[in-house]
Amino acid sequence: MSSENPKRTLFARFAETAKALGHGRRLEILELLAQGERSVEALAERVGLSIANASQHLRLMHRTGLLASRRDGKRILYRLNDPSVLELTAALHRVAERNVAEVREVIRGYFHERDALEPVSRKELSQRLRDGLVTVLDVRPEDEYAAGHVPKAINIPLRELTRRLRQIPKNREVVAYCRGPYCVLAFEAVAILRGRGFKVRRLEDGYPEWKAAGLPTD
Amino acid sequence: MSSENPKRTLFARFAETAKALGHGRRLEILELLAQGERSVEALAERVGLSIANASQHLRLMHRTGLLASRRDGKRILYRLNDPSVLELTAALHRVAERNVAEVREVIRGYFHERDALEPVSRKELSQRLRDGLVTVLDVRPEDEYAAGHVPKAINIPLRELTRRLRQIPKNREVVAYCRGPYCVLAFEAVAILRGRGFKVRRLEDGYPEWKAAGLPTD
DNA sequence: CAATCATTCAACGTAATTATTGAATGATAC
DNA sequence: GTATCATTCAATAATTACGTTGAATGATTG
Repeated sequence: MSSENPKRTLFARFAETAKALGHGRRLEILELLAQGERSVEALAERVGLSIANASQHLRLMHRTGLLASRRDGKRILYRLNDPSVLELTAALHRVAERNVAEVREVIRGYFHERDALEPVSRKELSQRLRDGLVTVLDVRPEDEYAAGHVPKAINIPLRELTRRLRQIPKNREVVAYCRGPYCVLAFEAVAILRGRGFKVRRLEDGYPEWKAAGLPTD
Repeated sequence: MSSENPKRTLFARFAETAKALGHGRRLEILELLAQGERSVEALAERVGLSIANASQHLRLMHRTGLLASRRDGKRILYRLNDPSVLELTAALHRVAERNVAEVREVIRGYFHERDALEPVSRKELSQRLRDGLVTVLDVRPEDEYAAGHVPKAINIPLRELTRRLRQIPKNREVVAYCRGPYCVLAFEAVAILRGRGFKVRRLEDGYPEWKAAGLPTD
């Protein structure tokens, strides 16, 4: 298969890896796997794919270097192969945000309008955490919280938020986060909680970026 | 076209940009454009595509945010849209180098065997340039040299190298470079010159990375 | 203003990608 | 050792991507 021209061979392999990123649902799977490893069935359910179809996508990303997998009992758990995969998706996001008109519009029109106040930077949050001045709220589903979260964060999945308001202190500042820059859970949590009088802001990006920055996790 | 779900819309656009990277010849075009802007015809000739086919690839990369273009006389010159595009291709290379077995093999087997000695880092070269202790040799084609090069570098395209050996001083150290980490021109130049008794090493990566690092250019 | 020329478009056949379906693995668990 | 279950494979049909050909565009140049 490998041509006599080594550069052609390399670029053909690079192209295969890039192609593996070239599908919206696969990018959603990568966002989920950035939270932690997951089974085929769990990914299929959360992304809205049939199990066979999800398995196809996963094996393709496995072949091209994006994912690794291991067996745990009867399930097979997939995970991001390497921190460099997270850097690659981040670089892709940056290019599109800067250079694709529709992306800029959606981000301005949808994500920014929902967060008039400045998001909290990772650095600021990690300082305030040390001082114990802030409540951190993780609004991802329980299993993602269980796979790792910001220290001392409390987990209230967005769907349960209105039912569990009493668990959130009203007198302290709250910082909510979820999966990453394009995850809407934290945006919606901020909107809901502000409507009920809470003092709440959103963390920039999400848990994978927190972890990738080398900050402590539980 | 944009769905009611903003995240799906975003990820669909991200996927289109990723797909634009998913073709070996397009990656070669991006490597050439990292040297500087070029016309459709020049790119087609150098990559070995028909003009119509090259135009298709270029327009696709333009649509998806990778390229920009401008008119100059009767030609249209394409260029990388943004430094973030270079970061994206670099991130792609990193993922494949770390996680794709065949890529690791080709790099070890072909690129490393040809350069037993350590390559010169950008920092080291820029220091030695200040001291005037080193001759820098640019072995890319003339037009790429003309679009920008390392300060004081002399340009001898690889094909002319054996004919123009007398232009290279024998008593000083020579550092050769070309387009980037997968460009074989500098490797071959080092091999040829060492065979003739020159004291020559290779610069890490190539001109685009030198420029992207903020180092001076002519 | 007509001719030129680089680039783009349109149409075509071929190949690759995608989602679905149902069967086949193959390791676990009883 | 057999049944179970999550995952993968194989085959299909629909869609999309690819390269070639030849015509069209459209700005420049004389």
